[in-house]
Amino acid sequence: MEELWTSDAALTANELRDRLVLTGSDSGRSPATTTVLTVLSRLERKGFVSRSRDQRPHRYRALLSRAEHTAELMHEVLDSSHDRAGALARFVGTVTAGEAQTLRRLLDELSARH
Amino acid sequence: MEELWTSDAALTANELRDRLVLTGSDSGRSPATTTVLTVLSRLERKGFVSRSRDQRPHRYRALLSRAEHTAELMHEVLDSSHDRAGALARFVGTVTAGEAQTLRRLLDELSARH
DNA sequence: GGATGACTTCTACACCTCGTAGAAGCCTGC
DNA sequence: GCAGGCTTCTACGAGGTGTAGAAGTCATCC
Repeated sequence: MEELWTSDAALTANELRDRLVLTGSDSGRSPATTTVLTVLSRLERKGFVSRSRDQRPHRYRALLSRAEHTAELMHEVLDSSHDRAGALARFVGTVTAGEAQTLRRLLDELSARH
Repeated sequence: MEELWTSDAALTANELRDRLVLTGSDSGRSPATTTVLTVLSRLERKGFVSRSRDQRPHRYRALLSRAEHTAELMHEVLDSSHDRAGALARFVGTVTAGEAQTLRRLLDELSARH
């Protein structure tokens, strides 16, 4: 469902439908336009998507990029923990060496920006 | 549902039930034992809980601590991203100063252990 | 100024998970 | 052998998600 946002920027329902391909038994066909609209409405209700109602073929845009959304989810998970520090420790303890490197660099940049 | 693991170590269904208190409209009563068992069975099926079937009142134990579980979830979220570095960057960019501190310390400990 | 066709909303269904629990089956000690 | 506790089976309602048909709206073209 969220995978609609591999293609970023504001799209109409039909443009989006053409970009989508159903997986599974139904070979490679696209979903019905109404399906896309239903999903978009639900996403809008949940605040994941904005829609411009002024132009007639409404245009939809993701409010958060995929990366931002992922980060958001990670924070939610972390917030649901009663032991943030403990959870963070477990998390850091299981990242790959490369990712530890990335984290270190990010933290350095963060403090460089104050 | 997961909150069963505030009380850690192996418990029987009834011990667990006594530790639980329903929230919401039904004042402070405990759920039925069968409810607890159903939930435990489902958790076992999903691999979150182990059960010792040899003793008769079966005993259940969490396979992961709460913190480990949270870290696990964070990794899953991160893995679902197609841009791990980007997601990590957004994540780090929005932690509190204190948490940045914690992260730095954790990374230092990590590299100290090689 | 009404018809046509595109676009949107409404409604719906099937399936899943989760919280809850009654009913029925099983096992062990007396 | 059976009573009572323990476990499994079955079930229901609520809420989320993927899917889409039917019905409504709206601008445009003749």
